[in-house]
Amino acid sequence: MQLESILPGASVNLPKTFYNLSTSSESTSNSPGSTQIDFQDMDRTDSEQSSGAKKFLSGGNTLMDEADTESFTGTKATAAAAAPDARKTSPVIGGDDELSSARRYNIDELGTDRYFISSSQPSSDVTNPCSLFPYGGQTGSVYSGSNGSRYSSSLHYGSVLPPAGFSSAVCASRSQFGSGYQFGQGPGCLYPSYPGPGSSLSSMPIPGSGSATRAQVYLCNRPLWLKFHRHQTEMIITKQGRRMFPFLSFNITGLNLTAHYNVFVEIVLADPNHWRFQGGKWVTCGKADNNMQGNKVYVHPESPNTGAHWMRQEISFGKLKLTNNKGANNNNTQMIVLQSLHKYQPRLHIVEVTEDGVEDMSSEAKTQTFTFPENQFIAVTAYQNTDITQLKIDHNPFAKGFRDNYDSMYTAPESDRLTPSPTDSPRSHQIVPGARYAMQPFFQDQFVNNLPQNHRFYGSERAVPQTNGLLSPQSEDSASGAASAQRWFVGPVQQSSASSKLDLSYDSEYSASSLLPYGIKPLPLQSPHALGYYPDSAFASMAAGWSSRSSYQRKMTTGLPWSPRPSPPAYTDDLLTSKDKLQDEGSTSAPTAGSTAPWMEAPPVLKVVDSGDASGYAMACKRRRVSPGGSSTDASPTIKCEDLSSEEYNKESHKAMGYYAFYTSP
DNA sequence: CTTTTCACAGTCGCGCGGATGGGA
DNA sequence: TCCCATCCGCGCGACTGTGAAAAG
Repeated sequence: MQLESILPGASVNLPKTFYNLSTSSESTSNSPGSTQIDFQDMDRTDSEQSSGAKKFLSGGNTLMDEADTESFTGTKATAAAAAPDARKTSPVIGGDDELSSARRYNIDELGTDRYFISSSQPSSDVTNPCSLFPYGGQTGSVYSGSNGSRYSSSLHYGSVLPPAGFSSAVCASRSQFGSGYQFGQGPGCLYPSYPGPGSSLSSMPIPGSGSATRAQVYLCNRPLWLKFHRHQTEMIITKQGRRMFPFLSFNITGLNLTAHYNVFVEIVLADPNHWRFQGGKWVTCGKADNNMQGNKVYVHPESPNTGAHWMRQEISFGKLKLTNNKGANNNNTQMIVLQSLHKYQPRLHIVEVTEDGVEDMSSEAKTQTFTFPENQFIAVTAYQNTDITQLKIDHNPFAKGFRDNYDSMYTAPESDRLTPSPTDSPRSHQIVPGARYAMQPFFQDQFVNNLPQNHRFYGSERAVPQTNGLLSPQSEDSASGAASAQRWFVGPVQQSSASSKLDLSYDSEYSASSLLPYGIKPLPLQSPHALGYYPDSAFASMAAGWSSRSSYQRKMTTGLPWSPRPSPPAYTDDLLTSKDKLQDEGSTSAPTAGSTAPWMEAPPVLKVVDSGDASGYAMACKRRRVSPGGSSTDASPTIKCEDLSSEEYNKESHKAMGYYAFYTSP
């Protein structure tokens, strides 16, 4: 199939023949020009990981420079010291014999510090809100069934690249999954993503040099992905197509500025199992259907485009839709066809092409594949785990209508809030009372609950003035010095791009607005930045709201109470990831949730539900999970935590409800 | 009993068109 | 008075999870 066929506007349906490549061929033959990079070895211990990471960082295929390496180790130490119990306290879904499940949570426990972003890197890198892609992990495994849905077989390169060569890692060793199932990568398949002298911007290819380079991919909104991943992410699939949430969003570096690339996402089976939600957890149930037909690829609408373009801003796949309708893709919308109750792994492909969109065969290493294990999800037609449902409701702006406690959540004093929603976790200060009207779009979805925590909206606390709007200078550089302020305002990629068109990146703009008191009109947001869940509208409307909706200003001045908080330190990325992890794990003091009841953390003592009452639990677990504010307790009469006092319930409900399933072992 | 489908209500952004105000 | 820009309200469509019904 010609590559043009997957370009925007063209059908991405693939001939059936491309799906029938044999597993063996697919998993063993490798294109010399292809690169597949996955995160693996996630089961390794911290020390092993650190070692592996260091090993990965050093040697012939150095991924980071020495400074980066040092920072990496330092980051790890920080993270490990801050959250020493992360592993043992993390929930586990499924039995130990469930490879994928166990691995999944190892990812959660270890992933944060592994996604190292060097604080010593140029500020541009430091500010990157995304997860630094390269690290020595293991769970990037992708089930390579007979169906193939691997890039090589499912995509269009059958006529261009050697069959199966595209998708396979360069390593020869393959781990087996079950009988006859092969992962695309094994522990030994770690492929240095960047053989150059470093991964920082300094190592960017010279424009027009034409030399093939190894790209680095940062998973943006990774904290949000991790949140979902802890509970085993579920993605709704419908006949008409359902958007992913969280959606895939990446930052890419290391591309040739002038070369043209196609960027697309492929979603492949993550394991050979059919899954079902039973007893409050996901368990395997038979073999997966490998013969599922349908499109598995979503080409970014801006493909093809130059490396400079891809590196200029985040690459968002927010409009990617998932469907179970094999006859989908008849319209203009690209949809990926999945099968319910199967586990999938999204993968990002970057393929260098000629200017007219045809793959450039002039040199090797034109194709690169990136896999983030936390992007794994189980496709469902209806949510099974209420924790996932609640996370979706609390994070997805389109589900705002289901936030029963929406009002109190945003307007009530923290002390009066009845809402220990996920966003009310220690990090929930991103949602600041009073910001509801002023910056509502910013404090939602991935903006709110992800970016702020990590980087971009870390400034959310600053963005919403603590004291009548004017940002305390202390907040800017109290922790990390003057450089920190800039780090928060300018994304690494944008900054690095000489031709950056993001003069007003949303970072900087938002920061600018954060410096303004309420009612002061900020600069209009014009960035086409793809950071937001709905980047096209959120910022524009926000700007419009600020500029024109006086009612918002009036509402803002009603003196909605909130507790002034000290401005957060300017985190470096490594610190942020640690911070994020800590907060997620509830290791930090939480002014709202209480030091003993962080939302995301729950000690095993929370085991309340009788483990033997699996069906009862399942019922409770599947019941609608109303946001625990207001009448939520009434709506959840059978939840075990109902006996808690209101306050206790508010503190405990989420974690309890969320973790009952995970601590049912005797 | 499990899984899928569908209608529904809620939120939001966008576009359209009328109202308003300033300048020529 | 006319033209233009801006503001504002309204309706529509997109999108979400819910919950009941249908299907297997």
